[in-house]
Amino acid sequence: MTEPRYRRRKEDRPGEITEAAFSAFAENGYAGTSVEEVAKRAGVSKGLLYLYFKTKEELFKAVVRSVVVRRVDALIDTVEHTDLSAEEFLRGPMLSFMQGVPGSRVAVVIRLLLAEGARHPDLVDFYFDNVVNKGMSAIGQFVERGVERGEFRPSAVTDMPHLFFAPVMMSMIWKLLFTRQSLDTDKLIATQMDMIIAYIKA
Amino acid sequence: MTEPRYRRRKEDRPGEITEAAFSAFAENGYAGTSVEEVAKRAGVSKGLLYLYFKTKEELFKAVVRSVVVRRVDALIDTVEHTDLSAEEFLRGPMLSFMQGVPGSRVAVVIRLLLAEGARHPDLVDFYFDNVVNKGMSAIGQFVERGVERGEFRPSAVTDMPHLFFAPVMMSMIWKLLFTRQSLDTDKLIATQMDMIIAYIKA
DNA sequence: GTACTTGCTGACTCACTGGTCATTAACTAT
DNA sequence: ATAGTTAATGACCAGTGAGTCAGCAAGTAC
Repeated sequence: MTEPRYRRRKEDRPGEITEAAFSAFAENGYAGTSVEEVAKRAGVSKGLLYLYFKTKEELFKAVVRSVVVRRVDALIDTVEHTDLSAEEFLRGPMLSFMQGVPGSRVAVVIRLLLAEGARHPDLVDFYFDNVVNKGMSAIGQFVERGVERGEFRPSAVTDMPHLFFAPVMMSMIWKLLFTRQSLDTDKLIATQMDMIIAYIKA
Repeated sequence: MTEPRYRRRKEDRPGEITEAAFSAFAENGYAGTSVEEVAKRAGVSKGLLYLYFKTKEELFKAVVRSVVVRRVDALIDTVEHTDLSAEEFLRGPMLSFMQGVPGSRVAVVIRLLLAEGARHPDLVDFYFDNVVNKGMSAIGQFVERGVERGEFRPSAVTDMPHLFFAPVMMSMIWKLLFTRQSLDTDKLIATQMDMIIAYIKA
């Protein structure tokens, strides 16, 4: 009448393993994390892990993909269906979205990509297509719409949506690297937003 | 009368080794580079390398330090001795400096720090104190001086010199990750500069 | 209960790499 | 020349970690 030593839970394993891998990678980086460690965190044997993921690299890719999903899509959706004015939208939902990024999992993924990206070009491409490109062009279009409606004047910002995200990047890196030196990232991002709006307002 | 198999060049070795290490780390990251590989690139045996650097970690630190030197100090010096107006300085020397960063070795170091920084907190501190902090406070003071002289109005930018570097960070990351998708980083940085000046001008 | 399928385990292999050290040979002093 | 010093070598060791696989036991069908 003893408890079985393990349960068979085919469905849940992959998710649990990528979850464990994410937290391990986040703490110790890709190279600094052993597959054994991931297995331990997932409460699973190393052998099982290799049943679901062919190699450690494959696992890495799965982790990155699992984080990418839907975050950007949600934003794009909001962009397309909002009835706010351009300025209201930028100062409202857009700003909150941006302020949320540095503390999110995306930041961790960026770090992993920076560290290991050179050896995983397909992954980088995947990330670029599904996150960066989508996001940038969505904002670009949005700003352009603002121009058409006469809210904004034409400017270099239209083809440089990157400027919106520059402080987000800054904040991410800062938080990842200089954990001891605090930085008011919300304020940083908000100030940039204020500045951009002042700059492009018609 | 055969050529000697090696020369004794005590003076040059450390520099050559850190140089080799930099290029190897830049290509394959810290964890992805074996000491043997570094030795090979430096045209030296592994044993010799360990004569000059106690451990691989020590070598890593030496590499980071070798890159950090003087870049920021030069900027600070210019800040202090320039007779340009604040705006002229920002649009001139400051802008060129910033535009130069993304293509420089500093970018590589940032990448290395991001990847390995968690396990080298003292290195991160070193970098923070000698580069980031110095740079930020120098610019902060400079902007403040502009305010005192009546060139600029007081604003959030005064205590957020980070905003100047946000597009620099963005450019660095972009260049490191998305080598295929080109981005006009000079324009990005220049636009930010233009925007900031417009924002803080009295 | 019994036979069968398969999710799961963990001990094992093997390649690699950080670090050591006994030995060698390039230089130096006399 | 010769002896002494030390920069430099490379074979070696020990630890580690990615990936394998023979066997086990949880679930299933009858």
